[in-house]
Amino acid sequence: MEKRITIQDVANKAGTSKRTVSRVINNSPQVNKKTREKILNVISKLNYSPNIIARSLSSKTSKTIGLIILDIYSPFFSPIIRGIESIAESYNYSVVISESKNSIESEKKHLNTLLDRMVDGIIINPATKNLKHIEKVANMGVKIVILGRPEIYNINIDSVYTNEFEGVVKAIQYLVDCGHEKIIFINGNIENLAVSYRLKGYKDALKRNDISFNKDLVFNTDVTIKGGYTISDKIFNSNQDFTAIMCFNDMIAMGVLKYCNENRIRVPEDFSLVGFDDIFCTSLLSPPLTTIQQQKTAMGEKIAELLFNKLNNSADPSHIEFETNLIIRKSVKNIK
Amino acid sequence: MEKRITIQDVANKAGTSKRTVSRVINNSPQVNKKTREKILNVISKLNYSPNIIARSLSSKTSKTIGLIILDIYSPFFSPIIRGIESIAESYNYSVVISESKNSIESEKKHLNTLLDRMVDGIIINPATKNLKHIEKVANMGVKIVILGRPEIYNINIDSVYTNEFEGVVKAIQYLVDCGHEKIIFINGNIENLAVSYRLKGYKDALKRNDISFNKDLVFNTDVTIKGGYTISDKIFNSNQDFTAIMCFNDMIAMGVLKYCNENRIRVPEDFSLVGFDDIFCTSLLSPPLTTIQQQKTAMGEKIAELLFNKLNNSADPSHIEFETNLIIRKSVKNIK
DNA sequence: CCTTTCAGGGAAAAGGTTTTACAGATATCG
DNA sequence: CGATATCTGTAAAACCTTTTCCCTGAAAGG
Repeated sequence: MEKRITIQDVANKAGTSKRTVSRVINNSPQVNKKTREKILNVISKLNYSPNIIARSLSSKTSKTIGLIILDIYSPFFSPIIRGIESIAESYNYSVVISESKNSIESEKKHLNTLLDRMVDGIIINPATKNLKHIEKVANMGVKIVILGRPEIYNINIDSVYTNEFEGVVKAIQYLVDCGHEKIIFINGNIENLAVSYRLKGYKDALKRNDISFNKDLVFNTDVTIKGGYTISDKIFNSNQDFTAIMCFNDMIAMGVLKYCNENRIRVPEDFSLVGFDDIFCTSLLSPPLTTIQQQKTAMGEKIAELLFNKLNNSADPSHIEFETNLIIRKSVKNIK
Repeated sequence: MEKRITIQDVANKAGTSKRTVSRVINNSPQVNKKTREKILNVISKLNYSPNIIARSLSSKTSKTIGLIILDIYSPFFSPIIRGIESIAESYNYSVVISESKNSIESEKKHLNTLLDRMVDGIIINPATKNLKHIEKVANMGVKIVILGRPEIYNINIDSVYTNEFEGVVKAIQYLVDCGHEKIIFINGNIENLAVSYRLKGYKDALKRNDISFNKDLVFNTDVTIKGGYTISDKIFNSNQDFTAIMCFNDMIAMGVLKYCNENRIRVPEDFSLVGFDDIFCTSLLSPPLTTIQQQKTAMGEKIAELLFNKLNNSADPSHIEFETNLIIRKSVKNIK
């Protein structure tokens, strides 16, 4: 078991003092070129790198950010995570990822763990509309950025989110343009704002087209393939009359597709289907899924950049909205 | 900005000494019930929790494990990550995830970062066969577990891996049983052992069936959808005669499918296709993909458990092999 | 009354770095 | 040459917890 190399070892070997080594490590300007080079040389020769833990304790900055997301399994988050990791890496930060699984209790627990770890900042995709516990943490001086739309624009909390309302409007408008009027909306049964905004988009789009809202056409289920599958069973065994289904997300749509494949229901011949998110495999489904694209990687990068800006003490909180794109594939039939 | 609550604050408020509070926090036996309760009470009242950073520095254990994977974007890793996170959470450990993107340099860099963070253990999915740098770290006393098959069974390094050889054998045997003899194998162009074991499985299965190996039927590409797509272009524009394609993984197979969809090549009518991994959406592709299933979540859980066993000083290194399952769907045609 | 055991405290070191406050040294400039 | 600027070193505190060693009291047991 080898002994750790410390700043003292470097100082000894370089024939200087700890103090000067520290100056070099932290890029202090007042150290002359030769000394700096000598020390840098020794550092690379000894393969020294500062103990981040000790440094964190001393400087009160851990070079770590925390990420709390709803579901690590969902392919929706993968590009976002990647975007965040890539920016973090460029700042020499590490990312601790935790999963709240839509549970507020779990979210609170992870939040506390991250605080104990003295993370410098937190990116959180809240499990609920109520952000009191998050605000509280923000007020303790921890930098927080929210992935998703905060209900009230709190002065302390930046956010990055998709204009989900318009996203659903685009989808419904497209369906209407294709002649659909009896459109089922399968919503997610989670607690956050995405759910209400997407439902609102659905209602609003109908209204714009003078189609009356029928609450029997709205269903709720888990935002998973399984959720989509089970709710399909319910839908297709009810006597609902409909020509199209709009889903809260692609996972649900995939569950619907799965059910249809197994039960010889044809898409889009028997009904049209639209998803939301444009996760990575939607273009390869049977049929390729028409969906609303979110700018996932860009959002991940942006939210991380926002956080690092904040860490560098900059500016006012921003609330950055990303637009969606309607991706037309093969799951919608024109029935006009 | 509030001041952090320290162990001293708790001691003051409880009217005891730091020493005793520390004993309570760390579950030392020699503290009587009443005192313990009083202290616990104060702790919850002040909402105190020990500073993990300070604790790490002092105790040299950070309650953190590091995870280095090839590709955070790949749905193959999502269930593995989830398995690892769930076990880690049950041990009150955090996980730092980093992505090597198949680059050894990046892998080394992340390894060093994790060491600086004093992680207690590391789970790594190596980017290369050569594990010298990993062995070195293991010899420094950091517990390491490898996701994947280490070439040489090093006494210090535990591993969890899939029997990839037999997996490919199963796939090829199935193809042969369906009458296929001219089988293309699209391998991954990465450096780790999976590549050689899968190729070996391909060769061996052919041999068992008295089919001679033709190196022109082996292609290499990135293990991504894009990789599968571009290699397809090459394959279908060559004059190769074949009736089936076996892919290194599902991502490549999905790329092949994408190419076929766009170019009106029908699967399995025009040729049969088999993937590897059974990532989450394969059952919903067009056509549903016949593939070799890996036990991803179970592997994630097992590898984390192995690591925690090691952290608790137990036992000899283990090398745990997981078997695969052939999942028959619709992408293979019987041409007998 | 003596010994043992138990509960808890006091003081300090250890972990490795940053930072503060000075002081000393060397080089530069006028 | 004296003044100034630039560089480097010393010493120590601070970050917060764990842990070691030893001590004090009190209670219990004989």
